[in-house]
Amino acid sequence: MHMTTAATPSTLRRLNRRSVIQYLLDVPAVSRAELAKAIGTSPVTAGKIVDELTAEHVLETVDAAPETKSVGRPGQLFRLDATRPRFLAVQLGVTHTRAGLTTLGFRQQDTWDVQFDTPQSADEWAEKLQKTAGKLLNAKLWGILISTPGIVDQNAQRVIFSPNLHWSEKQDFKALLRPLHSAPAFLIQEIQALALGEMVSRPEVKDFLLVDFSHGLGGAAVIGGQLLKTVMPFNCELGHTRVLGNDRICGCGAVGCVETLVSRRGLFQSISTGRGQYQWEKVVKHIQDNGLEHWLKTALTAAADAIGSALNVLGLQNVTLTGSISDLPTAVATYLIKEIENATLSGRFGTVHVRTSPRNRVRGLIKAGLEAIVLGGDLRSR
Amino acid sequence: MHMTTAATPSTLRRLNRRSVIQYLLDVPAVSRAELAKAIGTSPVTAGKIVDELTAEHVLETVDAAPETKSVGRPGQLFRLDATRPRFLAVQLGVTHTRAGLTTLGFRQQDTWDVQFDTPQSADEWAEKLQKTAGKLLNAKLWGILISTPGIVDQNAQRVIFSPNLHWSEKQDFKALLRPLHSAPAFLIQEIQALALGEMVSRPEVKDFLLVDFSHGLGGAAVIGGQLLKTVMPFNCELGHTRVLGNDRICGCGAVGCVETLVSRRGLFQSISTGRGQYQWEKVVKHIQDNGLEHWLKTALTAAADAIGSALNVLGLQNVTLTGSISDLPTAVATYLIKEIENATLSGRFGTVHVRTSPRNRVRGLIKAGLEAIVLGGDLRSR
DNA sequence: ACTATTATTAAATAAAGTTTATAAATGAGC
DNA sequence: GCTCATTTATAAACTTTATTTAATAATAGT
Repeated sequence: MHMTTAATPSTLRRLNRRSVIQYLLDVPAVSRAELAKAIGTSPVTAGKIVDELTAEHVLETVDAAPETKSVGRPGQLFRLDATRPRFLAVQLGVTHTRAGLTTLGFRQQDTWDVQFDTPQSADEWAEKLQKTAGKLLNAKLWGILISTPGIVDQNAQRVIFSPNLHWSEKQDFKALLRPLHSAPAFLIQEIQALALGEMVSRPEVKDFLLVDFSHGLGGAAVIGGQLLKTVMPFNCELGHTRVLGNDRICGCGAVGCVETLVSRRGLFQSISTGRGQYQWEKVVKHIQDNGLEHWLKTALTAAADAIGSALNVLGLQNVTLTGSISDLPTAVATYLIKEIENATLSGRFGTVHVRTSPRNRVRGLIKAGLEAIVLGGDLRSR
Repeated sequence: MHMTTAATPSTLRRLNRRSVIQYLLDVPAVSRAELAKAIGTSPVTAGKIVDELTAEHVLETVDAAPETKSVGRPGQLFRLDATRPRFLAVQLGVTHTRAGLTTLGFRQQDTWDVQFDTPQSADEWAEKLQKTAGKLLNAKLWGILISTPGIVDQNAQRVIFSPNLHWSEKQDFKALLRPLHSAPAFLIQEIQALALGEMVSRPEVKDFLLVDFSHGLGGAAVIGGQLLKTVMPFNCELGHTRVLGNDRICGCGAVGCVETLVSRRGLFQSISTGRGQYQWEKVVKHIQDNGLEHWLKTALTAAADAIGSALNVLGLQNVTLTGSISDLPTAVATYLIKEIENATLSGRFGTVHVRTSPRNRVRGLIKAGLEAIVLGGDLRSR
């Protein structure tokens, strides 16, 4: 009956603890009794798990009274701890890196404490991160969560391939960041983090494809409330679908990838008749001024085909678009959405819903971090 | 300590029982001790589960001695019961229907006891099935497993859409077959059954896309040893990818689907300059005589593109081709395989493996049946 | 016949769940 | 303000299932 420091709970308990945490990722706060119904255990068990997780500071009590005006004893509400910083969330971006402390219960839009230009080598990067974010770290942190672009092998915790950030390939980030903090570092593929973020910010939608426009064109699928995890180090590779008649050379080494048309630099290349340094603002300005020119329509249609074929294969009807497409005039997204609807056959048996949405990278990282660190390991008999 | 008739085991026990059954779907026979290592429980627990399942006649002992020549007491081997017929496996095909009794431990190639032409209505079908297979049924059966083409909603146990077998749409097969037998009927989408069959006959391959050529072009993906189950009533829709320049009308209502080129009837249409009744044998003969004509190459390339894009999206590198492609000269499959390898980008990070394989429909149905009936329900806390 | 090895069974123990009963907190009705 | 119904929380007893440990059984090789 004494406080065990770190006794691994049995499989069944782990399963139930996971249910609790996942439920609380979706819902702001919950009472023991409500939780019991939600996860399908007896109130006693639910109560015990809540007590355990509260003792571990994974949950915390909510002072505010429950909002529902009903008879009976009101339940004590609990939520994921939103007081103690537990993770350092890091966005390793192609052009810049951001980092910020975050709690388990964070429910806002992305915020970052520090930012710097991403340097050209791993050591410089670690050093800059140390210099800027080092003072944020404290002994209570549970992990450093790194969102990275490219093709990531989540099992091996390695970046396999990253055309825009070659130095990250094969890096051992855990070792690289060990000097910063004793807490373990975790790599999470950027688009997958965004998909997880979309999951927690729209828990009612259990099946969707997230498509992010940025330096590439990435996708990640959520099916039945589960992120689709392929064993090969790809997710839903959308960016490298070949487009007929496109002879641009892609960072991946191939020719004609759709990514070379709709990525930020791809769009810039399309508008820049003269020379001129890459500037995303110029792209935005040009499209604002010139509207949907033919080249842009072609690029969007190609992207829509890639997305539509992914929808067909995965049997999905919901698409969330994030990233740089939101910077462009709404006519661009509107055109793309129409083209996606045309490109899929799902529409025959229902409606394809496409929407744009802000990125929820931090919340996605937290969800991944909770999975990896708090719940940990696979669930076998114990 | 007395024999409970049908007490539902707890979640943990269900989990472990499932591990045992799934292990024995992969492996012909196993001893208690070996099983304990395989499923990760103590030998005691593994032994108890084996005893339980044997008492329920899910497992049976194997008389033959273990083949391994090692010192020490050899273990008693167990396998899935291959003595008592437990399922009536039914293949509801577009042109004909087949049915046969099968045990849980069946490990051979597909065999069927009865066969008849699929009639034009549900009632006639049930009647014919009763007439031909009725005498096979006995009280000990656990279920009737029906493999159906088209788009199947496995949760609702309904065929949503079946262009070649319209009468099956919306049918309540459970009710339709109630007069035949008290055991429950289960619908399993045909391609998914084949994918499950491929899983059990090649347990070492945990990730692949199964593509079946028949009256349509269907796909089903297995990722990490799990059949990909989409919530929308599609699986990997390959057949209805639109092909530029193809103006054939598809059974699905759209124009230009790749299925209209590579389905049996599609191929027939391509060779039949004159009129003439559809006959698959004529297609085979024509291609044997004329080899890879231009129209055929075009059709195969279109199919390869659809398959390749599915591989990209799903991050798969293994493809198994089944069905009518095996009837054609090997040059056809060879050409298709080469085209698939060209169409995917997975090849960049490894090799794409494509192979043809005979269908394992019955074993796939058994695997699905075991999941649905013996293991049953979802695994929540109990 | 003896030994080493592996397999199985039995008993004791621990973990985690459920059911049942009771206590606590609140709104509603009087 | 008091009582009652309703809901939530917790305590106690019991059940299921797994584990550990020890004892026993079976076999191959010496």
